[in-house]
Amino acid sequence: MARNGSYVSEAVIRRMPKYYRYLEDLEKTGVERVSSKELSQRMGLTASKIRQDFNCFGGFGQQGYGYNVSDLKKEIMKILGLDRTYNVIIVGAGNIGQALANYTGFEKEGFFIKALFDINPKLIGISIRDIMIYDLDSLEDFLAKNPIDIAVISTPKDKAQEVADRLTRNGIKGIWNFAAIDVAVPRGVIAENVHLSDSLYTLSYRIRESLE
Amino acid sequence: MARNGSYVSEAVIRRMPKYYRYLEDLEKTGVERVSSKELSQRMGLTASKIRQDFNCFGGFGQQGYGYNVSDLKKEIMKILGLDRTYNVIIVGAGNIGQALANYTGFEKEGFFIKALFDINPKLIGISIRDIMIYDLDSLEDFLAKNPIDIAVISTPKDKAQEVADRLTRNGIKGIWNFAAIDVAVPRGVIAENVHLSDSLYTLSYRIRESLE
DNA sequence: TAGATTGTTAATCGATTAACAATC
DNA sequence: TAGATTGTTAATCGATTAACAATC
Repeated sequence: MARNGSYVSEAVIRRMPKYYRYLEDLEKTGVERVSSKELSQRMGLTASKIRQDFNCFGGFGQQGYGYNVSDLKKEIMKILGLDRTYNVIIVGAGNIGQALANYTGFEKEGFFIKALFDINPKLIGISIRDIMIYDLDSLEDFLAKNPIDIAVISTPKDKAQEVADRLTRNGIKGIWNFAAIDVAVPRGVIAENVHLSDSLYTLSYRIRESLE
Repeated sequence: MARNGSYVSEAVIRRMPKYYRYLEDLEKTGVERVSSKELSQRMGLTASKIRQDFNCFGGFGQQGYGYNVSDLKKEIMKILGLDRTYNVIIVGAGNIGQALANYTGFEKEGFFIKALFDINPKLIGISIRDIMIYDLDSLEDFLAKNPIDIAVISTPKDKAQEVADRLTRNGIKGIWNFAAIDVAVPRGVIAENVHLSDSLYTLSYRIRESLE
């Protein structure tokens, strides 16, 4: 997807979802075209950076005109892999697992939650928005019978790596991890670690800093 | 807190919570001392970077010995502002708001949730782990009577900026925002934007990339 | 003391910014 | 055409890495 097979830096990748958000907003408010300068002012980036970022993937603009909002949005959608659907399971039906299962927003972007798994007998058998909570023991069986693209890990910290191992052994290629540990995965598997507490501690760092 | 009043880069700040996590693990498993080299192998960073990072804040190590795990952990705790407590409110008692309220882990680090706020009459008046859900109309009144340090925004996207404005007008200095929008705050107020969907889209980006 | 490992300076690398020719 | 704005190259800046003297 990168312009030639050339390397795209982490920093650029992390900015793509942000572009997507702003372009969606622009499209929703009926804006047809946007220049890198206008976008830079809205987003708090430099126009130069924006043009460089887009040109990692291709020339989406037009000299003298700028970028067509909905075309550019579609391109970024493709870049982010949002032009297809993903089947998702959630391992750990606690607070975060349930919250994610209840949230309907990800479906709009093609992420469909197919099952939850837990070890708690009180949870096994009930369902959230028609998504069944299964016994974790049946994980391997389920994965053998259903094509799943992404697994969310929302277990306690000390179970996360073990779960990740079971997932990758059974063919899962993408892990979205909410446990407070960096899960190790074999080559070819992608793990995105969320680390909510890291985010909170960055906030407390800045609050302390601002009080100095 | 930085070594002299000198600037500490975003990249360094974002790594501090990660150090904190690894040091906590080391301490828990009874490890007394660690060298930058050992830590680098565990964490997947270079030893050089680790030493540079720590030296942004002070000389915590000892030549020929390394770092004392629990001393270093305590120093990073201070750096992150975790040597005090924070009173927290959550605005938006939906999926994420409730999940955060139910989660007890943040209390161990000194973050105490004092109240939730919502506009849904079905939620107002009930409580989660003894934390009451109040009518959003009473937000200003509550803030006038209670010293609150941090507000979580877990409202729908289109209400987030308005809520942020109300919060900052009433003295809130730290905002932990889960809505899919970058909230704008006045100078002197810290906003940490979580953007879960950005994280998910980064994952789908990498999955697509790995399939090429 | 000898060995180990930090703290820190210098070198390198990569990302960001600036500039401008190309072109719509 | 003239004006605007991209795509892209070159310059700058900052972060990372390497190296090593200081020192426990």
